[in-house]
Amino acid sequence: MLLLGPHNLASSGLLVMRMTSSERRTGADMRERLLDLAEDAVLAKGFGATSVEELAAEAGITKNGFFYHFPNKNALALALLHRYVERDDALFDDVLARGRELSDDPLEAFLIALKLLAEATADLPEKFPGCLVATFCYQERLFDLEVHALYHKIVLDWRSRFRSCLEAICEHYDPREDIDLDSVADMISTAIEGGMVLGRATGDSKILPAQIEMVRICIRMLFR
Amino acid sequence: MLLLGPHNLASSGLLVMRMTSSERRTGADMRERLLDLAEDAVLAKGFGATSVEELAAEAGITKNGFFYHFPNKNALALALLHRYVERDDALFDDVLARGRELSDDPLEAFLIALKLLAEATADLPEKFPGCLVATFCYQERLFDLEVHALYHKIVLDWRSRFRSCLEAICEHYDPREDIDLDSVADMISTAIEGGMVLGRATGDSKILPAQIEMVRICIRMLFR
DNA sequence: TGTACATCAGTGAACGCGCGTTCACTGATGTAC
DNA sequence: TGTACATCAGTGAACGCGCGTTCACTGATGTAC
Repeated sequence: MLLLGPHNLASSGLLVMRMTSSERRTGADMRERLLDLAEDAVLAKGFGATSVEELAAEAGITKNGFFYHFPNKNALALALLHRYVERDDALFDDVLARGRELSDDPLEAFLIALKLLAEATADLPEKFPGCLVATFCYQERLFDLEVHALYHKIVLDWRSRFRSCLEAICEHYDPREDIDLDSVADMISTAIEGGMVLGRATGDSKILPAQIEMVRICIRMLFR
Repeated sequence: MLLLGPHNLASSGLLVMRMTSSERRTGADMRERLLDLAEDAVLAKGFGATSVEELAAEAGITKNGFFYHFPNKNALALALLHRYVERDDALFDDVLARGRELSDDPLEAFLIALKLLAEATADLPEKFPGCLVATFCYQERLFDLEVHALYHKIVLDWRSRFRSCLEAICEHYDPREDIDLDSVADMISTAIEGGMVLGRATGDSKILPAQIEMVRICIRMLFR
């Protein structure tokens, strides 16, 4: 569930620029650049409407240069998703670890992590963050089984990640309502995915952080 | 926010079949049929990857027959969205009215409406319901200003619809937490949009109703 | 009732362009001996 | 240090196909008088 898109690692533009002038530009740089361009384009127009030719042109190589880096267009989709989930995992690991640093209580730690997540989405330089999993599953027909399996797994990983936090909370607190822990875990993913759709549709970048804040309030009410 | 897709009004397939054999088939029928086919295709592949030719072929006319019904492809997008919001409004009007019929208390009425909504999404014949607003705003570059303005308005209408229910509730109940009513209203849209993304990504049709049930629980906790 | 005309719901052919993919080739750099 | 070869990161031309859109035309039905 994204959040930072291609911009969070100070990659893309600037980094590549710097390398062309002084250091050597490797194949991995160009590949990364193609992925950056592809991610932006896919989130703005969809995978079907994003052409190999256009990505190559923007990267400054010919269309056939693209096929040196990816055997075909589906491989691009897979690579995009792999890179996406890595960054996403890193962000979640980050805020959850920070939460645990700041409180020994599992509930407080989780509430802090959600706060940090909301703040991270509020500070994004881009106006409309989007999630590759969301676009991809609204264009399922375009992809092969490997891609389907990957984004399926990604969503279940989100669930189990948040669920393990909730289980730790349950050892100290009884939930006020009779709830299914998987559904509570899914609420976080839902808030992010749904908040992104509403944010994009309205052009209001405050909706996503506000929705994350709402799940935070709900979880606090549920356990405290 | 969708829910029923092209299937809820017993339109598409069966109705058209019946008409070709006994009654007259009018232009409006074919137009509706094209919209049904387009909605399914767009939710499965995206707008950019859905071709006019393919829709016409599936409807049994030539590609140029399509252009009799729609001046161009963008007009198709607009018509899809207009039809969608009408059905969607009808569904929300329905469950909210039914809730008010079953209870005089605004909170109870709203909780009943959310329950009905969750049940309606659980009973869908299709496995993976999707929302046109969600696909469209993940492919914004493909559409003109008129389409952008429409889905922008749709989301704000959802908000004001739910907000007016919440305001009625606030006259009788004090919320337990200090919350922004717009954000609470957006939670319902968020749960539906997010629940659909998770449901589609995992292939689990129980996620969407479960997420609607979760907002219901949260709103109950908040006011009761 | 007959006829002229209008409208509806399309057909058929053609347009220029862009698509993903394949092929044979290349010039710069790295490595072995 | 020189040279042969390998690898990397592409280029350039060509492929067949499908795309959205336009044009002139048509056959069935509806309407006016």
